[in-house]
Amino acid sequence: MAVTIADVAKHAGVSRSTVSYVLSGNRSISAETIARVEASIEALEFRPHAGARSIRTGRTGVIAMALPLVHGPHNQVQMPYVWAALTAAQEAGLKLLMLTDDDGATAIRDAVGSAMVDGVMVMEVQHKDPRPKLLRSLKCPAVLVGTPANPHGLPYVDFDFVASGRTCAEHLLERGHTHVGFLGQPPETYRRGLAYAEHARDGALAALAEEGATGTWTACEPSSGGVVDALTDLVTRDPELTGLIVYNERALPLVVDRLAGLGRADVDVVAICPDDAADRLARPVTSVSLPVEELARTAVQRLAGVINGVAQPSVTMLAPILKVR
Amino acid sequence: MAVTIADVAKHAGVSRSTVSYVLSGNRSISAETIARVEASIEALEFRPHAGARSIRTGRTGVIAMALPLVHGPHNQVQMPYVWAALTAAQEAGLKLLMLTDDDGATAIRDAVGSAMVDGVMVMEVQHKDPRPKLLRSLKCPAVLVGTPANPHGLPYVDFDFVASGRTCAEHLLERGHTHVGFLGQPPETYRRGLAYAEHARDGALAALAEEGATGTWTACEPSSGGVVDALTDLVTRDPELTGLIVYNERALPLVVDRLAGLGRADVDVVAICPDDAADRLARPVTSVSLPVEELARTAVQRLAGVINGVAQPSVTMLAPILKVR
DNA sequence: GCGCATTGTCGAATCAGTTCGACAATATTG
DNA sequence: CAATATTGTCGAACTGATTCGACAATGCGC
Repeated sequence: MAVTIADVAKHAGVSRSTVSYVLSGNRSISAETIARVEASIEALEFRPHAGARSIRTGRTGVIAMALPLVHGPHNQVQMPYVWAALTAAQEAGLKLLMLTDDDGATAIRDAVGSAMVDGVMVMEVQHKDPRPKLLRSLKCPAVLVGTPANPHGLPYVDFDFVASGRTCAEHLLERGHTHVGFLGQPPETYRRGLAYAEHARDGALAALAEEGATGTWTACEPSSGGVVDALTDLVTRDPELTGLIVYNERALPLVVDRLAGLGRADVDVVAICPDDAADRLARPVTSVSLPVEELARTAVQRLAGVINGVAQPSVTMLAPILKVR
Repeated sequence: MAVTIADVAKHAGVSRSTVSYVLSGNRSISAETIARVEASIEALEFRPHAGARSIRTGRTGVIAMALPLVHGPHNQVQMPYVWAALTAAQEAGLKLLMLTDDDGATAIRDAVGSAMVDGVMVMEVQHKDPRPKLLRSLKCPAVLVGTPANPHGLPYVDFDFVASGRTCAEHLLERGHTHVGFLGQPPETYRRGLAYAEHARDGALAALAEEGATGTWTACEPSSGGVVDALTDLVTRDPELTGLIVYNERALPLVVDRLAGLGRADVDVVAICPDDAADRLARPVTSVSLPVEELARTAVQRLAGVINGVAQPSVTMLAPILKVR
């Protein structure tokens, strides 16, 4: 059927092992033979059978990206991660297998158990997440994206959300604001206890408190109504409010719009959001952006490192980037 | 290292082949033996090595999802597809390998050539797309999502965008509107000649023209400024405009908001967008939704069919769903 | 109770690679 | 120039599964 290493060997007039050594470079081969074999490989369009190869080498060149099974609009957020991971994996010479955690473990256990993947990148790791433990027990190279309560010895990579909040607050403080609001994620997010949302908020509020400024916060649904409610809430509780930190990508355009509508275009807004979201607004806004691509790239590199047996830093917190607009 | 079929055989006191037959059911085995072998599999947590298996069966149980390499905000759109495909694949007992088309072919050629995947699902197929031809020549089971100029004998699945536009127009016509606007995708999309954008628009305009109604269209950037420009453009060109079709998910909230701001909340809006986008607005809006999940599920099922040698319909156009709000 | 068809199990071949040990054919050294 | 080291290649064993052919051990009819 498909062209095998035996076909190449015959075509080049050498043995199968020689072809293999040309491919892997694990033994010295004369330049002449190398050229002849490579020509045959080219001519026959030979590609080694991944399964056959993996059986001896124990390597597949595939890593898994384990996404938690979350339905609903929350989905939207994750595509940039997927993209970044995909390109990062490609650059590292790895293919990417997507897994969802139906019941929290089966998909991972299957893929790792049947040796389909060399390692697992666990996305959206929550505070109490069963997956780190599972991967530890499977003795499978793994990297966590997010901050778990107990990483079980697995390296993890995350944004420094505390620093993000802190950076926003410090920026506003520097500009002389002493009454600052924090408009956060939807209530649901805080209800689920997602650590990053709390970290960003607490970082901001802590920085404000340290300088004796007033910090007021609220959650916010990313809808017109939700934004109106949130803004009303904030200015009611702190009528002197002149600075606003927004950590809610979808609500951001509505916030900017609504502030203008309320005649409060003077309010100094800093957002925590991707660059393009802050750029695409009616009034561009200073923002702290989270280095999504760097996160994914770092995670992939860490994983590649673990797979190759190179010791990796156990924690990597990526600094936010302040972009003044 | 890992537990193999030989370990299971020894543990159960049978030969390797017997274990294999228990696994595959390809030969009758006594109930007693089956029970004993299954107990051993359970006890040892045996999972057959995917590579070793694929080498004999020629099957991997993995399908590839080939995404085109498009950077920038356009990304956002695709996550729902990924999710739907992921769950659909899981339901079909398949794993999903993600590929990007760096130079249009390498990734696909690699994955297929090295027998990592049983088939390929090609996403966002454009009018002139090199990938159908490539897959045809690789003789690899494949399904296209989107409508190519020449499918090269590969089955394809797509939304019926013409019908979507038409459905919107007909809905507004039924409600007595004779002056209808069409607010479409960003200019960039039309410039790139993406067929779906044109189909939706043309379907709407054709339906309007058939009934002698006035149809005016414009592209639209999904930003506050862009929306204002687009709306101004439309009402300038057709001052009697009372109905509006919006095919621009990201602009939609801004459009609804802005119409209210302009005192034109009376304008009858129909959107082409996912259900939740239309639902989450200040004023819920009647919409035609595209069955994203059904698309992905259908594509996966078609692909599974092709892989198993079952003849598949060559074209599947999924009907839009009108949801009156 | 004997021949015949079933049924259940096993040994061995096979798949497409990698890798170890052996062994010529050269190259280097004393 | 002989002894040793190096280089390049090959044959064979091995990886972890599947599957074919062989072959006992039963069940059945006569």
